[in-house]
Amino acid sequence: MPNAPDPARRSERSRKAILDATLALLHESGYRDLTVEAIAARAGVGKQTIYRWWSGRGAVVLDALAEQVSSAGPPVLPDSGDLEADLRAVVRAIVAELADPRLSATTRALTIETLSSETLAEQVRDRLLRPQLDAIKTRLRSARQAGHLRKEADLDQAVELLIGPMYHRWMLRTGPLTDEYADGIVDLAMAALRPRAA
Amino acid sequence: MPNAPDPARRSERSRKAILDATLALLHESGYRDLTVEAIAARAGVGKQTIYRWWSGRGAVVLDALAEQVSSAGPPVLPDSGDLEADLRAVVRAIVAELADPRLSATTRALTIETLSSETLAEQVRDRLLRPQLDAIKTRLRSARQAGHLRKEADLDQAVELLIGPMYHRWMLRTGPLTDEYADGIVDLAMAALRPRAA
Amino acid sequence: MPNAPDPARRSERSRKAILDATLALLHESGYRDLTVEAIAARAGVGKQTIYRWWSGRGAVVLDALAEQVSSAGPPVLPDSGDLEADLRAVVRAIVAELADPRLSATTRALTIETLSSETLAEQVRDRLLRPQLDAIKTRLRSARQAGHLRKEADLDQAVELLIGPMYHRWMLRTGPLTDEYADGIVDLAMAALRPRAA
Amino acid sequence: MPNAPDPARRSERSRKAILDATLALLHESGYRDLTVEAIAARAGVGKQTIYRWWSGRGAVVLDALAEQVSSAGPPVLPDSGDLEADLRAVVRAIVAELADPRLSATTRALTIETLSSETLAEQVRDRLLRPQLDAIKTRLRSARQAGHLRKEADLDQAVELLIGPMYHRWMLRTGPLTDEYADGIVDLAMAALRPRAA
DNA sequence: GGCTAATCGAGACGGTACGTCTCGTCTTGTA
DNA sequence: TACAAGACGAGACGTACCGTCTCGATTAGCC
Repeated sequence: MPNAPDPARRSERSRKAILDATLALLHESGYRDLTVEAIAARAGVGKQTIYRWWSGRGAVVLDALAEQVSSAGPPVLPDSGDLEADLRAVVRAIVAELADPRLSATTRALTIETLSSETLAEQVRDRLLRPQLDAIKTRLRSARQAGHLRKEADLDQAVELLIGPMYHRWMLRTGPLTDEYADGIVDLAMAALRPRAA
Repeated sequence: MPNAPDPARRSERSRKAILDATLALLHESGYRDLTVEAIAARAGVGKQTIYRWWSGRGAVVLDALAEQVSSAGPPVLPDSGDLEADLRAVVRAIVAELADPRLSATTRALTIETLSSETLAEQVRDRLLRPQLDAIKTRLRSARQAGHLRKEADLDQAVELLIGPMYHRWMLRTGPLTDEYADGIVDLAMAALRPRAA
Repeated sequence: MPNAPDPARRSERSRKAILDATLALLHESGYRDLTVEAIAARAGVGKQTIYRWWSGRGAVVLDALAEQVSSAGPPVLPDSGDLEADLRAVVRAIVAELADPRLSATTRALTIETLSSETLAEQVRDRLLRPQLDAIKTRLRSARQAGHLRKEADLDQAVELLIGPMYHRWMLRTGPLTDEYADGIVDLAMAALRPRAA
Repeated sequence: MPNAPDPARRSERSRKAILDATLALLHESGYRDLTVEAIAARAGVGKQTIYRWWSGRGAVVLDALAEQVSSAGPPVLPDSGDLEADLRAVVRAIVAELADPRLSATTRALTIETLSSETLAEQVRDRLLRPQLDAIKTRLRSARQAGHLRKEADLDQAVELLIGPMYHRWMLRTGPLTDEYADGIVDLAMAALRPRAA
């Protein structure tokens, strides 16, 4: 019988050490060279302690990143009243992160996990991405109420309209990831979403 | 000296067997369980024969999929004169493919490769994706000339506007992939790209 | 400080359970599969309770067997006056035990311990084997006094002459372990030990 | 299918390295600390290469020792015509080896294997011990023909009479292992085996 | 049509990491 | 504080593949 371990007795110190080691190794050597063995060694932890609480490398990475994100508190977009300016800011920020090979390495890793495991995909979506998307969605909702967006606009689709093209270009390297590009996206999205009789 | 092998003496039978085995295994067990060893065994081929002609698993998969795609000939979009209808058709087709887990397994494999190796990413982009994107781009160019699109529209960005949101939703499973969704994308894109004083 | 545990507070119930479980597992699955973990589980005891009072598996097994043996009281050989007959009886009995795979499993276990740890070897020798050897020695001493053995015979060596060949054959399976074999040993030993001018 | 490996393609260099490493580690750290992992590392060999050709640690050790023994050629006892002197020499030699903790470590390892696995026991007996025992047996046979032994003496039993007590004393450390002890054994054995009307 | 050199199938090799197992210690309530 | 329970650090286990390296046994293109 592989009896389930008792979470109440879990060592917080080990949990912390494992997630810290994971992030450290991720930054130092990238996802490709990240092994469970290396994490255990770096964390000063037995491998079994990792396998006891996680299903594998992917799950550990997810938790490590989720912890990192959630420690920053829920993301909120500024609401200056000027929707276009606010979106420009956030889209420029995301594009900048994707353009930085160092920062986007993590995103790359996560995306691979997302494509490889359905369960991890859910987790990534809900714990890492959703908060960011929701922040944008909230800003758009307020804009819609203020009449800066068509009343009938589907906010989820609107968010994807902003985010999707960016990720696509990033993944396939089909073009530069610059501020100009970011602004272009916002222009297009605004053109699509602005009330018709502007 | 590891003298380069002589392509003239390459066994076409082995090349075929390897690519076929790769596609078969990809469909049967997915990308995760696809190993060079398994390909060799399935193809009735020595491992060295694979490493002699390809740099590794990724390269083989790429070739296998490229062969599959190119055998269908270059994709062309219909040009009925009605841009919106034509786009609806193609976007619906792509959405349908992504919604089918069997068909999208291939895309999944490719996307992983794209994320894993810069050199493979280039190949994937140029040999597999570009033709599809170019087909759409060509249709959009003809529409722009016909005055159905803003004169100043950036066609690359326009293509990404159509494609990006779809892939994003597919990867993250953030929503349903239906005809209605496809139509919604086209609506938004048209709203963004249509000449202002329509 | 790893303060020594207080034997006064030791749980007799646990001690008993551990030794019983050890014997039970030894009979059921053999020495190879006998782990401290299994003993603890079977005895309904924490592993620490074992390690608190014993140095490891070997020590527990030793204690378990010693308890088993000592509960039977000190062994005594019959003294019928006919030395050869008495020896035949005891040697046949030992040979029979060694021939039975079930019974000799325990001896096997002990012998391994003996070979693995000097301290355990001492214990095994003194607590388990010595009583048996001494019983034979006592019988031989009485025979020597009765003039049935050479006066100058070294009794320890005499005991080994009886016991050693048997164990050797048992360990190496170099021949059958039968009553005839037992009798042959006694014949040889008697030939060696009988007063010359018989 | 775990197809059997092809012995014809076996690397003699690896085989040698593995057996050498095994002997070296055995002498340095003893059987207890001997792991397959350590052997592989020391031999500069992949673990799989060990598992490909041997069933586990025991089998490797056996082969290593067998190689060591067989490289010395088949053992032959001198036949000076004086049986007692010849036996004294060989028994003293064996006792000396058992008395040396360094040399007897090997014997200890083998004996443990013998006790742990029936299949290994057979191998140990036939490949390592039998040659030694047979050498003694041969000497005894020639002595019997020369009339120095009882005609009806069972040679196997005679060999065990010489060897058994020694091993017993060695295993259980029930007494000193000295030349005097060796001579005592020979005396006893001769007394048992000499023709009656000597 | 025979020669010869490279490719082929096969698979053994030195490695790395896997995920599991067991060890002996440490930790956490309970009595 | 001894106990039952079991998580922990450690590290060996035996397996799966990696990419490289021999092996004969086909091939192919040049004589």
